[in-house]
Amino acid sequence: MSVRVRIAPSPTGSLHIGTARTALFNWLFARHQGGQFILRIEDTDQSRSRPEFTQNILEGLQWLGLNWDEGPFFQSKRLDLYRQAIQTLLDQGLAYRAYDTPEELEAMREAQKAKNLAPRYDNRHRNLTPEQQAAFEAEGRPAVVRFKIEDDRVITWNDLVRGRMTWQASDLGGDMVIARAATATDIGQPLYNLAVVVDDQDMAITHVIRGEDHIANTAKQILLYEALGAAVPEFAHTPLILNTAGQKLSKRDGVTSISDFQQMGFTAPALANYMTLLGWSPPDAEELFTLADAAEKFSFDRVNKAGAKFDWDKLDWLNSQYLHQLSANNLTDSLIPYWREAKYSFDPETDRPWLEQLAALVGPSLTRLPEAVGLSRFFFTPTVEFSDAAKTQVQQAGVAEILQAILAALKAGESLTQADAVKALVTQVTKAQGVKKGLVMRSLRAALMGDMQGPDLVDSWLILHQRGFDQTRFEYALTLCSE
RNA sequence: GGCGCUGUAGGCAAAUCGGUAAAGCCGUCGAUCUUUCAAGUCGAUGUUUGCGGGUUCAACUCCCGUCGGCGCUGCCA
Repeated sequence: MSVRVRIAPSPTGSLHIGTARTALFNWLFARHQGGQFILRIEDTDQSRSRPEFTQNILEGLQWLGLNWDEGPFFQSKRLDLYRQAIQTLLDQGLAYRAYDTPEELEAMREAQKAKNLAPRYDNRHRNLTPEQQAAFEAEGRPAVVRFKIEDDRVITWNDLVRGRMTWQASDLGGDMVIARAATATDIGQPLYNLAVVVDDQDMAITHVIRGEDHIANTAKQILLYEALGAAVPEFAHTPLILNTAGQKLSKRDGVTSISDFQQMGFTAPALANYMTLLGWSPPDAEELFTLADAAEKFSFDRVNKAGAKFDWDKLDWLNSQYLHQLSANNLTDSLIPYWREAKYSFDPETDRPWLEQLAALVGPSLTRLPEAVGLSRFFFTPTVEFSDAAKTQVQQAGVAEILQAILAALKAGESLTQADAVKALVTQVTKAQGVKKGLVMRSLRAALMGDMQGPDLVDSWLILHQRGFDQTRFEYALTLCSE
């Protein structure tokens, strides 16, 4: 039987990195096995689900390159299916209606807590007499549907990541609610655990791959599979992604949704690469890989059991590796939106070659895309602010003469289209002025960039020259020399 | 409180059936290259596998205990 896996996000927020990592492992496993990867939106909780979150989730998965083979399916459109299943359980006596009010349940838990007992439903409405039921109905009390959990059951499964797992049914908290409250003749909104099982069965899911925070649900769900007469799939519980403090990464930690990472200037391949490393290690030592590469090597016996702490340094390093590899062409495409947003003046069409040179110049210094804004700022403007260090440099003895000589050459029509031409000019001026080359270079840097550090000087000059900005900079620098 | 999972250097981690440890990567530090910064290259740095017992010729790997971390414990998913 071919492998069928799914990612089942709930649209109650934007695509969380934990969900995305789960999606990623599902995807990797599916691709490795030549199976199907299915997308299902779990929006049974109508009050918390939002279409814009669904949109965000879909876009995030696509951006990361996690293409799905079927779906998206929406649970909200499959409610009848769940209700049928619930009805069947009811008919078979495997589930029953419970009329407890929230207040009664609360009181029950308080009492248990006071006695230092684990809070659990005490199954008090499991064996109601027809008279008792009628009485509750006459009172107008709504009923939830509870699925019977026999305390003496022991649930075990062979987890693909964790090995043999055992769970005592008595630790599951009593008979579980599978449908929200509704009038006693109706079936209320189906709940998560029930819907998941019905869907996974209906969609013929063979492997349920999800975060370890679902381990307890797995025990409950296995009971439901059995009650519904369905084949129990394989399970794989992946480690959680932890924050620096070692807790499950949550919204409170700030940046956690994929769109946030995208906005911060991480590239999709780098993020995906990093997420793969969170809990999985490649059989070889190669840590830079594409999703396709990882899919070839992926297996659950190399998935770690302990939670993985999120490491910004390593993500940054990985992202920089990807950025450095990018061709000038691709990098330019990625950078144009940022330059635009910074309101730099350029024409993406006619300035294209110039922009690509700039991208190539700035690229090796980038860790995240937005850094290009600051790094390339002064290439877009005729003049530039001088730092104190640059000012001091320009005011050193002999610098004015050097700049004069260069400016004269430029005005004489010196054409700087090649690095060689720039170097030749520098050498020529150095000799003519009888100074050290270092002095010339540092002065040029100060005059052209208004700062003592930055990208390669020769290339920077060539780029500025094309816009005629070198002359304006030299002229301005000369006014500072005598200040 | 209960139940479950988990614990290898600052972080991610490797180490087929127990075989005598910390591969690799990030970080940090240094050197080198260079007109500067970054990148690159080269090198250095960190350990007795949470702790204590036990089994064994041999334990990170098995057993017991203990401590810590996390997760779950909802008419959320």
